[in-house]
Amino acid sequence: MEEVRNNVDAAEKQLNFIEEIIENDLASGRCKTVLTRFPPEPNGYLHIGHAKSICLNFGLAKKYGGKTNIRFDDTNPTKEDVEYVDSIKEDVKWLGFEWANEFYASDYFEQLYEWACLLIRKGLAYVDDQTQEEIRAGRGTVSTPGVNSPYRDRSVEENLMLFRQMREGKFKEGEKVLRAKIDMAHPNMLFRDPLMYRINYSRHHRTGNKWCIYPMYDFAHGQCDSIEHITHSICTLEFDVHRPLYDWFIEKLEIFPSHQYEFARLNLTYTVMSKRKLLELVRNNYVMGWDDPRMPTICGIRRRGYTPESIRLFAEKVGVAKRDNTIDLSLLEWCVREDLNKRSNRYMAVLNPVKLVITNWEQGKVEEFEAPLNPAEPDGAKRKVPFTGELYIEREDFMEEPPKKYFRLKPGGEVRLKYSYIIKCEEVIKDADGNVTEIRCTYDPSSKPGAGEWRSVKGTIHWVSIGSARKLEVRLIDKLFTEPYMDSIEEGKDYKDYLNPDSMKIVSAYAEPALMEDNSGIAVQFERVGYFVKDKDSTEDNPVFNKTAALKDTFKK
RNA sequence: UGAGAUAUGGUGUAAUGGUAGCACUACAGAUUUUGGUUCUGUCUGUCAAGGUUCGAAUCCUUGUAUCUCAACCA
Repeated sequence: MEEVRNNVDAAEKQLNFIEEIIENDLASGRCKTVLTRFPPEPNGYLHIGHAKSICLNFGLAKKYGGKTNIRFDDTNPTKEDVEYVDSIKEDVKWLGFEWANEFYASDYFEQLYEWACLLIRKGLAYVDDQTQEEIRAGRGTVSTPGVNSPYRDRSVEENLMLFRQMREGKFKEGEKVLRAKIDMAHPNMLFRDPLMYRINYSRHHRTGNKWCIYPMYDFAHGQCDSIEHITHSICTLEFDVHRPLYDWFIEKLEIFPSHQYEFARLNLTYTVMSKRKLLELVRNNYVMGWDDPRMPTICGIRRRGYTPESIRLFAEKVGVAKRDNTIDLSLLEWCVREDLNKRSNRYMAVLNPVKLVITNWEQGKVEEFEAPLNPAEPDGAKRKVPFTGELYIEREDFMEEPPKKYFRLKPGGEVRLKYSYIIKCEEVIKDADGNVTEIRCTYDPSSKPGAGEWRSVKGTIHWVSIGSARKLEVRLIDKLFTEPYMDSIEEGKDYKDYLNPDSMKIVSAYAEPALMEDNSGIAVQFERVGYFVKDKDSTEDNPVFNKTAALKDTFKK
């Protein structure tokens, strides 16, 4: 007991590097409270990688008594849509988090415009007439410096006027941009006069046609953080090189000093995480949609039967650090089993049936057994399981020529039918091709549960009574890809060459009738098979179940 | 080849000059009306080479490897 508590204490003391920063900031008085933000661009669906970021941002604020805003980074109208805004909000809520405020970068467009004018007046920004190609060429390369734009030395008045005309719609897209005036030879490419504004006449999902100039990420994100007084702006590693620029704008504008911190984004084996690739999977109909149960999207994972608790557990287990990582899919699977094992109701279902007849069973007799919905609570809720002389059992639970350590049914062998009698295999009937079509057994009446002395046999198998079985459509979900490290696939190969053809198999299955009355709202466990969840495509006549996770199979031949 | 970041078992993540720990995976055993769960145990690690020190994953030096940056994307 003492030891256990010490271990817990030790675990609680382990801070990730951002928690250390926060504790230092709180202790030194750099900030009094913690305010974080989750800042998605509404241009796609959230995935498990975002879930890590959500859990981090909201979790950190919660841990230190602070708050978290949700802010949509909607500075590029050509890619964004309200559809995505809605799905993102739904996903964050589903994960179990509440934001203090819902903001949009577009809420701040007027302020951002003013700040751009301020920078022009300070001689730190100018309107550039160069084409996109000229700007790119002028930027130089990582190892060679760029050259100044011929428009770099326009007067403040001219810049102010041109920028106002940009806003007024006097120019075509691409004709002019606003750039910060920094250093075209700077070793950090981002400092070679980064673009601040570009012209775009697309209709914005919130501001409509009010604006035709939009701030770039670098001229929006830090300032938005600053306006909201975000204390800890947490983002992924690839924004590392942006931090000096983030700080530069805040310094020149003399506004609230938010600080940016970077952590390594999540990668998962057998999975792709880029929005572009996920979109392609959807567009090419390799999957049924964004919420296909094979997708790493939050809505896909939800449809797959993963619980918010399991995702949060996963986020906690993967940790937070700055080194690139690829997490084993087995950790995610462990997390969902860990959660579901405690809470899910049990039912018996046979996915690959073979008929079993009990020859000494009285014709037409039906006996009903009671079984706990969750064996961890033997005194908890029960379900009724009807038993008759004609059953389905799993084809893999019978072997005519079994290996030595096979515990299940074999010719002349005995096995317990879960929650029911012990049976003995007497005869095997096969068709012309040698396939087993029926197994004939006798049952031991004295082995009835609850009646008389308990007799143990080595194997216990699940079953359903044919007369009362419910037919189901079951989707067996497996890895989307065959290759664990999708980020480093061979050159010349497309990631699509590694799609797993068996990622979703649809089979007919039979389940005990009580399954249809389950209203737990989470995935159920099919005993000895795995976790399954009722799909949204399900109807009364055609119940559809998706496989959430397999049970650990420790049987070795 | 410019700048920045990062290197701890198969995968992640701790240890901030003092016993390299934890989790997942794998393997072995015990328990079990699920070959599940639970419990116990085992295997495997400090990028390399020097240096400082009684003592280095940690500090110093020099290398090496990986990632990011040259969108009017975020």
